[in-house]
Amino acid sequence: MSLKHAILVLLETEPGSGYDLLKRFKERLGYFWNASHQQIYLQLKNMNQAGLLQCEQQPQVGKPDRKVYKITHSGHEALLEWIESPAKVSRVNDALLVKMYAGHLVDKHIILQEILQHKKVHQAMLNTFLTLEEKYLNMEAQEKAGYALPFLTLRKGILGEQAWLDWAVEVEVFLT
Amino acid sequence: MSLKHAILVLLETEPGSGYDLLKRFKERLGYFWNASHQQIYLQLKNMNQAGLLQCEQQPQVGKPDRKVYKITHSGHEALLEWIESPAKVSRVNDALLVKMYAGHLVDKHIILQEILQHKKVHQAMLNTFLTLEEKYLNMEAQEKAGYALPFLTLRKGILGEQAWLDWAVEVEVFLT
DNA sequence: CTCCCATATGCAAACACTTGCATATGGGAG
DNA sequence: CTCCCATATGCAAGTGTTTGCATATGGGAG
Repeated sequence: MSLKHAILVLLETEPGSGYDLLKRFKERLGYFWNASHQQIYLQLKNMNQAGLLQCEQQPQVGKPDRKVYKITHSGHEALLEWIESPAKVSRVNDALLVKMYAGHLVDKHIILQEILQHKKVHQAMLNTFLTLEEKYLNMEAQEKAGYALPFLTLRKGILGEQAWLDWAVEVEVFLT
Repeated sequence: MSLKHAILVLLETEPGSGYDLLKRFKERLGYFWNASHQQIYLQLKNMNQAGLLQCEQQPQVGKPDRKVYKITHSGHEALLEWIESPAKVSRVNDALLVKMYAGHLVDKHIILQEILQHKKVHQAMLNTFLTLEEKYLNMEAQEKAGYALPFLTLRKGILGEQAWLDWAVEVEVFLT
């Protein structure tokens, strides 16, 4: 039930269309919340019907109308209520580890190759995060203060990816 | 589509009932794959129909019959095919981080309290993993060799939880 | 001139997962 | 004596997510 709340978070600071949200998910919540455009558009429709959002249609030429959503009072209340009520510890479902568990069934180079592929992705994410971190650390004190909490989520991404890469080293040592 | 494959992994070494699998999930794959009993029973039924598993009914007194499933040749092939084909990088959907991102909307003690609650769970998991690690490290060389790959998945759990707890320290420093 | 990408939205079907309910017994704690 | 836990299985309804399809234009690369 949290895509709804993630959307409320992203619309809380400024209104936006489904497409805008798609970009904001990639840029801001990408590491800890994933959403496809189909999911977002459907959710926006439902949330509009439920009165959490308001929609303003902006006609455009040659393209479908841009539907700009903004959060309503009711939406804001729902967001606060959600933040204040406890969340479950997020569960992990990681197919790669299931494979590794049963890796004895295949040649170990198959597992190693897959680890190396995944490592590339994790290394790329870490690099993105480190760039963002540097940007934050170079901000002036006042601007910095406004991004303190997003920065903490970025730190989660950095520590998580570093742990992943440390683990990959252990795996490589064992499999080569 | 991986619950199916996780079940194949757990049945590959020895047959078992739905209830057995539930326990095996908790003991062995718990950190990286979660499954409820409803999901497992349904999946076993479907996989039996699809010919990946064979079922033998053991009558019992006072309890429902135990249905013991074992992997078929076709199931074994499906498992190998899955292990050999690349898996996507698993996506993270972490509500706690979405909350933290928007934490400025509420009193910071609310966020801090929630972090402390989650920390308990992660600390408990880490302790469980460290106990299992010690058990592994005390095994004799021969037995050790047989558990090398499961041990690597355990290491993933340990490094992951340690990173989580390191992050929690940063959050606490900031929020107090 | 064509192909791909960004912009911009959406439906429908299938698959996956959660939540609530339902049944039935034996054993231990309080 | 009652309540909870472990054993043992399952259906049904709802919620959430993925995958495939559909449309339409402008701009840049080759």
